[in-house]
Amino acid sequence: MPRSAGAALRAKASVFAALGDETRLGLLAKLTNGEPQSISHLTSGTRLTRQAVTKHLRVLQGAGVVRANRVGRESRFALDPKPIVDAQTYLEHVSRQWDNALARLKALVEEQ
Amino acid sequence: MPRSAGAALRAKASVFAALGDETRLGLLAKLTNGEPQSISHLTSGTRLTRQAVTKHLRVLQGAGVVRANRVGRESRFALDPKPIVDAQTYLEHVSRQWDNALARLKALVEEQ
DNA sequence: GCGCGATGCAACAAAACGGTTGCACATTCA
DNA sequence: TGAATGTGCAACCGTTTTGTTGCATCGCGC
Repeated sequence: MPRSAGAALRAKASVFAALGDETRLGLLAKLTNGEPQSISHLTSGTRLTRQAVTKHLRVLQGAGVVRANRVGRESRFALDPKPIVDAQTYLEHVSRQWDNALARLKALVEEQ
Repeated sequence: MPRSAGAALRAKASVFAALGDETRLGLLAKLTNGEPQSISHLTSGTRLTRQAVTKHLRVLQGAGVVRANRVGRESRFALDPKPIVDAQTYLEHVSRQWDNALARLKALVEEQ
């Protein structure tokens, strides 16, 4: 079932917004090694409180970029590449549209 | 001269943050037709004030996604695809790293 | 059972965001 | 010149974000 255009735009925006923070980009980088990691482990190396990191992870999770899995007393976060690939595809689409538009404008000028 | 890693990360984050808003994604879409457009023109079609749109454009400009050019009494904004392509490349890099990591982990498991 | 390590939840504060309004200024054009 | 159009700047406001602290809870291992 296709989401409405507005909802799709909102989803894209939420993914970009989730990526629009240095701390969260850092967390993302840590998670690209494929291993699910606990909050405490992700907190080590930052200057932030565990709670602050938790909040950032919730943001990433809300955008679907990350998934949580409770194992024993710790909750492990792992990356979900799907929304990232979607975002990448969207940016590709934008730049391609831009190129096409420029080509059309160029042709329009030369034709006169 | 290469920027420090911190600065590079900050620049990426600012681009993603600029894209992390529905209104700004809408403005971006309007600008993909290649034509530089005035603030008033970009404002028409939205439910926002010209000032609100102006602020959004400044955010996009701050991230380098958009460039302004004053012509007569109006200032025309045009898209600059460079940071967008960079962001796309970065996302591609992230998902590729993820794939490689998964492949390594899989190989590690099967080898035992 | 106890202590420790990892979380979750709630309250709070400072700062950033997204928008609006009001006003001044520059340009265009009749 | 004067009206209308397009901007820029600044103040102000309510909401969201970012981060902290304190406390309660749950799971693990001795």
